[in-house]
Amino acid sequence: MTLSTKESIIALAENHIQQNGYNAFSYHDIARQLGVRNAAVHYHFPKKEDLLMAVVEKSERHFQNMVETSRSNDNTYLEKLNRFLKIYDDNLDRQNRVCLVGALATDLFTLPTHLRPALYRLVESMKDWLAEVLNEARNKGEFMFDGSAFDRAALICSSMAGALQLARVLGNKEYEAIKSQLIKDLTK
Amino acid sequence: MTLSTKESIIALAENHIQQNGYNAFSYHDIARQLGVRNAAVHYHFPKKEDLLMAVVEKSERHFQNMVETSRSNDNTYLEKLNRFLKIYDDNLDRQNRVCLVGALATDLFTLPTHLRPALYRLVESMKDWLAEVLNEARNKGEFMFDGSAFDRAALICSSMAGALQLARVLGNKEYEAIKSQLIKDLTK
DNA sequence: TTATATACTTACTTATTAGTAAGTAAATAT
DNA sequence: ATATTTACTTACTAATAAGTAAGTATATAA
Repeated sequence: MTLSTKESIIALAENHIQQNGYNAFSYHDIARQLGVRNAAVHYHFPKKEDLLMAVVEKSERHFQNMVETSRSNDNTYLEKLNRFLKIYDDNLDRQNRVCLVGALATDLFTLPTHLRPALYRLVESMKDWLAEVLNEARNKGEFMFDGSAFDRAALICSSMAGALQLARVLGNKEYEAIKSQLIKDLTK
Repeated sequence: MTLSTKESIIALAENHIQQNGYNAFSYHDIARQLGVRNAAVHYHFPKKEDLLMAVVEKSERHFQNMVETSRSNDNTYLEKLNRFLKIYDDNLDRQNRVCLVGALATDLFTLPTHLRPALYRLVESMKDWLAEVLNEARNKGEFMFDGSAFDRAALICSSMAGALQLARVLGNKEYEAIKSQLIKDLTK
């Protein structure tokens, strides 16, 4: 699985954004890590916002891949939930990355406005999928919770985003504690 | 309540950090808003990290004030909880600021390392106070929840931090939904 | 074989950044 | 009355930022 230069640039940018935010990396950083010159990055992504859009689109594809994998592999709703939460686990494991949505939400007002619809679509699709899982799981008696499935999905998304951030300050044990509380609230 | 130049600088920096992050504002931005020159800001805070430290310290004082006010005014644990949550409400009302901890956690690895202990102290003191409230409330039968009060406190802190971020993308209704789910989980 | 598209390079511009040095006017202390 | 501290100013530096223009080597297409 060797990446093209273009794919490598996207992967490096994604990493920078989730490590330090959109405003804390430069084309020079990417170029240095890749062993090319500044202008090579501009060749593939003329403006920084083009690169950002590519990162968001990659994340959309990544999430849709998870959805497909879950559809064809997971039998229980807990398995589906855990596959969703694994996205956050993977970020934690990769040097305490925060989730893309959390990182970009903090920087949101500094981003070109035409990026917001893409980010909105990403968050909505995550929330919608999770709400559907929660709703069906409750109907089948596998999960239990009060209130709407959409609100519960929003709570889980925001808790996990916040947990990755809190883990940076208080340590990874805090992340595990939050995650297990969330699951406990659904299954007990 | 007219602020000194120094206090104004701190307030403006706090606002910038919670609006756009630490790496998206400059001394020039502050100076322009204040109607002074760049070097005037450096006079009060020689390095940017000095200004950041002052912002964190202000937040520590602000939280301690809330604790004192709560101690002498709130009779129920729900009142204490709501006073805590009001900190987040106030950020939402101020042009969708995210919480300071959430903003700085995202930028954490770009900050001077000596700032981390101060941030750690702030988060710990918030979590500890909230855990104590939750624990006593559960002992008195006012709240109900599973697991340790510390883990539940961590969940609430991360959920609220995440809720402010999600609200930027999905709208403020989402924030209210998340918050009421959190309260419902404690009181039902 | 020749033309063209791809994937870069070197070299540059313009803007912005944090930070400093030296000067000044006004308030305060001696 | 004089000295000193406070709160700035102007004027600057060195570094870094995004972005562009023009050139080049290689692969591909006509």
